[in-house]
Amino acid sequence: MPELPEVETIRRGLVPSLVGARVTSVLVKRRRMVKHPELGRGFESKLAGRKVRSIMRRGKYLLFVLDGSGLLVIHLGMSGSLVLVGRGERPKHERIRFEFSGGRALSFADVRTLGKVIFCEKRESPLVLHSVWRMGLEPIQRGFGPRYLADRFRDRKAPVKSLLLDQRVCCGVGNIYANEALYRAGVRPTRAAGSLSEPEVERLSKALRSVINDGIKWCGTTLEDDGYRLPDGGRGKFQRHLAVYDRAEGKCRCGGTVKLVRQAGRSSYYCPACQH
DNA sequence: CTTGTGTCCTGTAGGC
DNA sequence: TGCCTACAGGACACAA
Repeated sequence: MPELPEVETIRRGLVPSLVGARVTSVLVKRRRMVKHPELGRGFESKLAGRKVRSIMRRGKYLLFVLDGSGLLVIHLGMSGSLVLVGRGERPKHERIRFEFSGGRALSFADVRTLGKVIFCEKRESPLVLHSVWRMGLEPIQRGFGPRYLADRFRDRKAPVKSLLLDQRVCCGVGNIYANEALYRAGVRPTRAAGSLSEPEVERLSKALRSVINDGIKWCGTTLEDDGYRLPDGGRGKFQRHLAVYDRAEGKCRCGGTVKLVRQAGRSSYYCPACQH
């Protein structure tokens, strides 16, 4: 669920309430989701008493910069959500709860429990956050462009869709936005990345940027019966602008029919008439 | 290095 | 009704 636009929307929603607030206590209901250090022991006590200095984002990761050079890292996995709640509120599938000064709490709910939280000191971060540091550029970052993409695609035989999902290539891109970007670029997801022409790479580069920016503009994608919520409980609106995702056998804008193929265990949607 | 597959989880939808 | 399978916004370990 949460890809770059969703995580960015969550970040923006949390900043006004949490920056400057102090963690009073932490309740871990699903220990497995705490990744560091040793089985997460000491996680709660290391957080308690710390103040949030800023909230940053890298790809799909949220980084809470805390007092005393502490870093709280949250990844929402497939089904995680972060909602600001009052004292008594217990969202469904709540796994970890951060109580803050002022009586508010940040509730991390996650049906499938594939999300994770990590605490580390800033100086340990290169080691602990290994995968975070080796991620590539985000489509909305300076330096991301046709040249960057072409360099990554050169001589690669893997389907272009797989590379878009590779965080070392397109940081923050997930299944929904990968499908939508390929649609906007007119490129089939099954094409070998290295076979794209220059104009195709150019279009794909632009499409990635625009689709991610639109996703942010519309506060992310909340499919029906979906877990993704804004921190205030609201829903995203980008689902209204999806051209192909989740539309198998549905009508494309061109009048053709949207097709579904499975690639590496993920669904890819495309219009055979618009994408080549 | 590259590429594809299976696995981690829980919940739900659809077929029979 | 119930039982079974397939699948779901992600990432990672592993095999070839």
